[in-house]
Amino acid sequence: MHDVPWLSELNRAQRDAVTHEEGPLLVVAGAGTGKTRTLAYRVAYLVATGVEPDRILLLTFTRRAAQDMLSRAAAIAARSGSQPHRVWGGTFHSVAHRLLRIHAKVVGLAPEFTVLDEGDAADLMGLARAELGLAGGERRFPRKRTCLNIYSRCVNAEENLAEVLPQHFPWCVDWTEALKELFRRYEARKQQRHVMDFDDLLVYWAALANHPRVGPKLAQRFDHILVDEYQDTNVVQARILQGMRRAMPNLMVVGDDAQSIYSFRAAEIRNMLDFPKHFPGTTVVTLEENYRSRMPILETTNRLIAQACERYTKDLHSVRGEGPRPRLVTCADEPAQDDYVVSTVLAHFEQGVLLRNQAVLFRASHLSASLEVELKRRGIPYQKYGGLKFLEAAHVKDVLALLRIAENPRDELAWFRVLKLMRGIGDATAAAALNHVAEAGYDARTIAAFKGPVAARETLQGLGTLMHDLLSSDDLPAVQLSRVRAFYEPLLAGLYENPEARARDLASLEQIAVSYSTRQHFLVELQLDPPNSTSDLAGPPHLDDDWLVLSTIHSAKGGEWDVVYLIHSSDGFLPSDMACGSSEEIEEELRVAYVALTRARDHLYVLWPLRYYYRRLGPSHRHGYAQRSRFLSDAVVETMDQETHGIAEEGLDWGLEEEERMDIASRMRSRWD
DNA sequence: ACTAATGTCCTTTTT
DNA sequence: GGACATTAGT
Repeated sequence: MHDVPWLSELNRAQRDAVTHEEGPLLVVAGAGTGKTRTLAYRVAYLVATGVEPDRILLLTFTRRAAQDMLSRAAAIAARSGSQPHRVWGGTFHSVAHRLLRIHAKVVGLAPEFTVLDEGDAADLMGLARAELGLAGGERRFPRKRTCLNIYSRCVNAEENLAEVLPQHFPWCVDWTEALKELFRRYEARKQQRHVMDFDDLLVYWAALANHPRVGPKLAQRFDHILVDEYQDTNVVQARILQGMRRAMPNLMVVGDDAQSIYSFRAAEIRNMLDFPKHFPGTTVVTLEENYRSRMPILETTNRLIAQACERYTKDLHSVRGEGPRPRLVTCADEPAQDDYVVSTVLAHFEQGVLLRNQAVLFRASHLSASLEVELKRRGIPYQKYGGLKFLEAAHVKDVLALLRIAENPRDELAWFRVLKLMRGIGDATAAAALNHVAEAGYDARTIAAFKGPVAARETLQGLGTLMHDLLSSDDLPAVQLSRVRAFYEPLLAGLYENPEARARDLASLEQIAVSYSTRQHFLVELQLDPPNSTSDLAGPPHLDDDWLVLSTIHSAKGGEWDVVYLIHSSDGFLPSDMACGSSEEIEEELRVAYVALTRARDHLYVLWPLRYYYRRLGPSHRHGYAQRSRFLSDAVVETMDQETHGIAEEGLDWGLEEEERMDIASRMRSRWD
């Protein structure tokens, strides 16, 4: 072990992981046990012991996680005089992209390929679907999003369509042959048009890494590979690592099987459990001391996760000691829940807890809608993470499509989107226009000469001029974007409801563009690492700004807050009734709940509204009663303080009756499962 | 033949 | 509010 002074800041197990010398290392890190810290120190340690920073590869789940870890590593390493800048860090997808730009030729890619985000990929699927005439018929063909999900599951899990359909999409089994045809066409289309979807990035990297001649060279590029959130990687990612590590055994993966919540995206927990088999000679280090939550919170979360059938990590113990017990709050209805959250947030704020050290978590993005209205009404600033679809807003996609045409004029999706903005141009005319450009050797400028409908002539001219301007200079992306805006913003009023607000979005998009030096970079980064909160749009926030955090549980992974509120903890939302098809799915929902509760440091509030109002149902059924989440079993609730909010005495009895009814319901379910 | 407008059903989590 | 199918309108 090298003598580095700051090693004493770690506990025994963390130090073992950080100073591990050679060979594969699996770190099983429970929630709050200093996983990020361990990775950051590991990077710093490697650099301090003489490893070249650019020969270290750090793979994380989000780009933000990589940046956080690397800046922490930099701060640590600076104390012993080294600088770990130039470490390769990022998501599997962004690193794949970086490598594929370099090695495009080997895997038969056109160097100017563009990347499709999920929406684009679905649109391309829709295009192929329409071409094959799969729309009509007595039974409805699966929608384009479903088709893409099926495709993606096959690719990421490396399973055949014939296995995937019955298991995950049983209602689509009748379409097996048509789907095969569709996927063939989808893939051909991508190749013709020089575009890649997210899955391709991984698949091509895996191919590159396992190529007999190029693979070993690529592997030698890195002395050390470190992977965070290993429980949420899929089999393609595991194959990438195997290819990248054949003769080079230095690989460290960190994960927690109790926090595996991405199997819907084909994440494979076996990756982690079988790691020692895949990489012989693995050293296993387990981190069990929790530095985040106070003891009563851990008592609750330990009992919660104890309900899991499959479990490998042990109970966590807190080094932070006693504190208040978590509170289970039964609210009369959603407004009561909002009211409780807002007043409790303010009460903690009065006692000195900043808003940004408090977070409201929920299972699905739309579940915060009513709370958001209430926060706006009471003038409380907030940032919402997850579920935000800035890049999916129509006007943003329009503008990016214009840039993408300039980047890759074969990108038919971009063309279609732009052309159909114009009056009098629909599918047929757009196809004709695209054909016109194709015949001119894909010179985007020739669109000006296309004889479209009279109503669109002028705009087509303008588009031609715009393309001329974009292609004949090498302006910075921000300048190009301002040209695009000059062309596009006049069209806004005729296209959408609130043109002013949309124009403001585009102005902030231009702000984002300022930090990029090439158009390609800007486009790709935006797709692979989209801004995931509204704050990312307005640039770095002021130091004195403070806001409440709202987040989906999935986006909250890795985060921690002094005070955490989990709202809508009722059956149907947590577990989501969309995910109650199999016992595996329900078990994953339990882990989702576990991730939510383990985010809390000092105070934890679990809330659920007793009564929901439904707008859709007729006048006779304007509301329905919810049941407490099945995960909040008696054993779990024993560890919490219970209270009610906005419920009259007779309402309390209702709550008890509902609990009894829940038991009957689950007994019924067990007959079918 | 093609585009634009209307109607109906569904709505998880994300690189 | 979006996806998709159907119908009305040019």
